[in-house]
Amino acid sequence: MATASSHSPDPRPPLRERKKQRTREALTDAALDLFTRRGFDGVTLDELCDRVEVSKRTFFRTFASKEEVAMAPYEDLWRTFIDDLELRPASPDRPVLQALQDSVLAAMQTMDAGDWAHRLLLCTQLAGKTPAIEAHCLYFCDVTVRAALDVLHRRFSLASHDLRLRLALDILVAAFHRGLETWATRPQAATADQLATDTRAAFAAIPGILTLAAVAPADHA
Amino acid sequence: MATASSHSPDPRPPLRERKKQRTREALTDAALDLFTRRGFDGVTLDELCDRVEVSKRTFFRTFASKEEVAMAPYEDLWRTFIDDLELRPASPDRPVLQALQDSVLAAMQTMDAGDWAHRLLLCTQLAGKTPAIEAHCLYFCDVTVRAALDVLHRRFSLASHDLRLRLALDILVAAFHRGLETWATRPQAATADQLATDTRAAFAAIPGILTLAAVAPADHA
DNA sequence: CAGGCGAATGCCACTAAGTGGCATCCTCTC
DNA sequence: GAGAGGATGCCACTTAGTGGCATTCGCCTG
Repeated sequence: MATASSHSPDPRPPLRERKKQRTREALTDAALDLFTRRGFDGVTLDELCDRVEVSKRTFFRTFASKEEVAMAPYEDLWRTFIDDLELRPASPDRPVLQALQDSVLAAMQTMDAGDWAHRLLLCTQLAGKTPAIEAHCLYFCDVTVRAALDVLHRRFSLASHDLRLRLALDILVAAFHRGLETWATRPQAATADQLATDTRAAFAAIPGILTLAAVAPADHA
Repeated sequence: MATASSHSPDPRPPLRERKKQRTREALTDAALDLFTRRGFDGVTLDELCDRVEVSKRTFFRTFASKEEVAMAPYEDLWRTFIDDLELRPASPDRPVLQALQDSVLAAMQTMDAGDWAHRLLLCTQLAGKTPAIEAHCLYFCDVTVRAALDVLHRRFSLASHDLRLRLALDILVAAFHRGLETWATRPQAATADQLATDTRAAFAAIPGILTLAAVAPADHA
């Protein structure tokens, strides 16, 4: 209405796309709210769709499953990560694992708009108490790791069958999950900045896994 | 029949238990067969239950989901792993990750009876081509890792919140999965021995994840 | 501005996983 | 051999997810 005269090019995506996007956001917001208040299993899709005034059929054209809508903010992060990998300048000689950590942190920075951190907090907590969501999340990570492997292979000619590379990606994801866990269970201050800090701390723990040794049982009280 | 006279103590578990066990095995065998031949989604539980002559209600008293029956041989391995952890003598000064690898290999050795390797091969291949099964498998691993963390905490007073310990378990699982993948996609000879070999190779790749560096794009053909 | 094209949506019927309740049957024990 | 209790079967039900088709809505062209 108040925006563009008829002949100036509109920088925004066409209305159809914006509508789809709005539906998508309305669904995730309503889902996070309802799931958080009454539990994932305590809310039916019929109810969610009713709330957003959308048919169930449309829901499944937007999300592949009930789990996916709950993890949308999380999945957005990893999609951004893949995008970052595509564009990141090569840094030979630098350990791949380091570069990957940079990409994760960069992706986090990109997400930092609007209320993303808060939505991520909600879906992290939901995943923590809902096996079905957690399972979906872990599978999504698996797919993402394979996608990343593909990008690395294509852009930096890293052998995609090299076990070390795949394991580096796996440990990257695992460490990020620990960072998320720390962040989400913190009593307060689950800000985007704090998430970056917690993630860095989790990454820093990686080298220690090789040398960590058991204490003899007698060594403690 | 030919086994025990009436007053000698029976070493076998009571009949009721044996029956349950037989149903369980019949279900997994039939499931692996049907799923392998016609795909996970191409077989309904009604059909599976009909084949084994068991009610669907009984199926769900034996397995928690359709996915679980397909991964039973895999899950058995990790349960054995946990048992091994419980009994394994402490080895202070030895890196925890090493000890954990020993436990996995020991568990594999224990499983080596009957046709286990073959069943594991089938369910690994199924997981590879069925997202629902893969997701279930990854979640199961997550639960197993937490259980292992608990044992390590209780037996060796390792701090269960130590990120390094958790990450060591995560990388252990990830590496095992790579070993499994190598083993299951090998053209032939998917034997228990070969699995041990492939698993060891995957474990050996772990230290390399820290130092692996990218090759400059210009460095290749 | 008319009108049509194609994408997105809504509606309806349907399949199949998973659950609760209750009657029945089987195994163990005394 | 009789009773107690666990395991099973059967039935009805909920709900996630899908396919098909009519309808609507944004977009583009004449």
